[in-house]
Amino acid sequence: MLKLSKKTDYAIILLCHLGDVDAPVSAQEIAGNYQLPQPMVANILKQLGAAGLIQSVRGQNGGYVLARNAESISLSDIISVTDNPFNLVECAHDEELCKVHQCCPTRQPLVALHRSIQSFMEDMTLSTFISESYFENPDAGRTHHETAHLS
Amino acid sequence: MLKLSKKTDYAIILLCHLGDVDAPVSAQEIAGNYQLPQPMVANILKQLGAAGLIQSVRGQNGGYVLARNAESISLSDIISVTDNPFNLVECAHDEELCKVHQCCPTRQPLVALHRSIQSFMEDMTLSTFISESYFENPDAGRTHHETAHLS
DNA sequence: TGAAATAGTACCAAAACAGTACTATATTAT
DNA sequence: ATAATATAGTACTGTTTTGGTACTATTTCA
Repeated sequence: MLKLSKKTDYAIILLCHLGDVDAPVSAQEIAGNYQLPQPMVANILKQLGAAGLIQSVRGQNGGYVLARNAESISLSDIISVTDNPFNLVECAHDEELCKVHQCCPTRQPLVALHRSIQSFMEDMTLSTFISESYFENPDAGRTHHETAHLS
Repeated sequence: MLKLSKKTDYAIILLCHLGDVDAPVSAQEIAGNYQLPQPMVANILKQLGAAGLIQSVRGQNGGYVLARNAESISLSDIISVTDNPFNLVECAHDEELCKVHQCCPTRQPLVALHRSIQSFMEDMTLSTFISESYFENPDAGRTHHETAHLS
């Protein structure tokens, strides 16, 4: 199904939270804050840490902070960690995976769609999420992104 | 996993084929032509028929033809039949589904992304696929394709 | 030393996916 | 008439993915 996984969904929430705070934030704190399952949150944070999107501080009073600034963490980066790297169709990244690319009626337009979505997800960064969040700024962003174009 | 299902992939191929031919084409014929599993093809055609995208002709020499012209069948239509209607995030259609919608930092920008992809998929019609594949494969009179395996 | 935190896995149940099978019905060629 | 070929409808199954849990080890600080 063409749907964001819960892991990705959660990851964006976690990262947005970290982007709003300076001190390290623990898995427990975030899970409690958004009423998400704590072990799930912990695992996602571990993955994000292993991927280098966030930095961990171990020990009591430890937690996580963003490893880079929010502008440089794209939705594409996040999805690559929590799902696999985005691939609308397998042959989008390697034409040779499609043994019949000479006569495949779907490849050309689907790869075009793939690239459009991909570039949109690269442009959409954590700071996009933070600045457009309903809680922070109820009316921001809507027109900006509806006028943004996939092509 | 943010990927097209095989059913959708197959459906596009089937519909493209029907868009190229006037006489009814049987499930067996298409399955043989693209070397796709016949029961799978048959089931997808049944679904597409039930959804009104194609019309069936029963009995010997029967098969399927497009129910509408290729310009009016969008990728969005197809996905709605073979997957569920596109929903990047659940709350895109119903805000109440989001248990943290009061302070959800993801809804606004994700819904914007959803709408962009949605409108792109509505603009991409069967005739887009057919004309672009013709561009890549001008040998339109062919009667045999190798196995297609996009997603 | 103990509490609180991350690190790294391994595990499990439920859902979705990909594909098959079976019965019933309609049409047509012979 | 009837056999052959086709769709209609639906139920079934094995495999993979998803969503979530659990456990052990390690680090840090009070």
